[in-house]
Amino acid sequence: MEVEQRMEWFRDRCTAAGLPCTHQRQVLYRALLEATDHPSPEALYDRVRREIPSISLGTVYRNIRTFLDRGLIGEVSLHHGSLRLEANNQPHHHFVCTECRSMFDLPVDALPVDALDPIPFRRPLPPGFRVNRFIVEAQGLCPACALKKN
Amino acid sequence: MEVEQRMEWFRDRCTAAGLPCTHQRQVLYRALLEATDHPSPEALYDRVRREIPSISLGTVYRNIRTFLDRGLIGEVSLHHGSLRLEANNQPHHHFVCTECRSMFDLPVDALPVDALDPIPFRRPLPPGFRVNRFIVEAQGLCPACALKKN
DNA sequence: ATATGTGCAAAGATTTTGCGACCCT
DNA sequence: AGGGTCGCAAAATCTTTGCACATAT
Repeated sequence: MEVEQRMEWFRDRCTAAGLPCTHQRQVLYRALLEATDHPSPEALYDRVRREIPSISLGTVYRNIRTFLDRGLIGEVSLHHGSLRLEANNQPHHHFVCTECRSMFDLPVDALPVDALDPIPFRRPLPPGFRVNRFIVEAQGLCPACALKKN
Repeated sequence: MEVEQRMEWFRDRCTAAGLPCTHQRQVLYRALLEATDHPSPEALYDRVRREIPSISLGTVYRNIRTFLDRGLIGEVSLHHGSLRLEANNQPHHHFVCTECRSMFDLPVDALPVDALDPIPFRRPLPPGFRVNRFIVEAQGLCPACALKKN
């Protein structure tokens, strides 16, 4: 089973990193593997609690951070921390620095993809979805962070 | 001046919406217009306080919400509220519902844009930037929200 | 004049952290 | 046995909200 293979990979990565492979960590990771949506820490807590009723929210947060820091899981948005605003109401794309999380607008014509011109789907979306626009986010390093990392 | 035109547009929109065009609101909006980054509420507060030292953080937040709700400004990420996680470490794209903010993975081959194959820039980025990958976010309505809105 | 906004401070929500007991290796 | 983790609760952050006074139209 796919999930079991990835659990094994997870255990190997823990061992390699010197992380004790606790029951809580394994249940947390499996819950994330099996999630089809993109759960918040609270949602993950609810799911994991069905299996470990005594687990604490603190443990969930602590392990999420551990997993994120070691690249075992990913966060969908790089800007969950606080609201980020813009007055620019023209369709445009963004560059986001994965290091310092700074953001810059990309000139509208920087990419051959216009937020107003739908990108054609190669496969139809499941029925019921309605797509209004496409936002492209270029992720990388800003000049300051690129220098620091050589 | 471009900024002055947009300030006029802003004042018109306020009047049309029956929103008193207070000094605080104008200074806030102008600060957003003049920002080249994408400031957080706190960062905006710092800038605005240089002009209105007595302004309160509560007013900043309250007006940000007012502006957002009326579409006068935009938020860069739809997921500032809480962390959203995924164990899927394959490059892929996302569908995000602008209404309920639910998220779904798009099949890797749904779009003719591969996160690993760089989208060619039509214009070069300013020097110093290093781009590692492109994430496409399809924004729209999920089936449940599409139904509610007809 | 009246409805709405503002400043202040308290409450709510989300995330992190200190501490003693406990578990993995 | 020993270092790291867990559960608990308190603290730190980020955002919203109630209230009395001030402001915009």
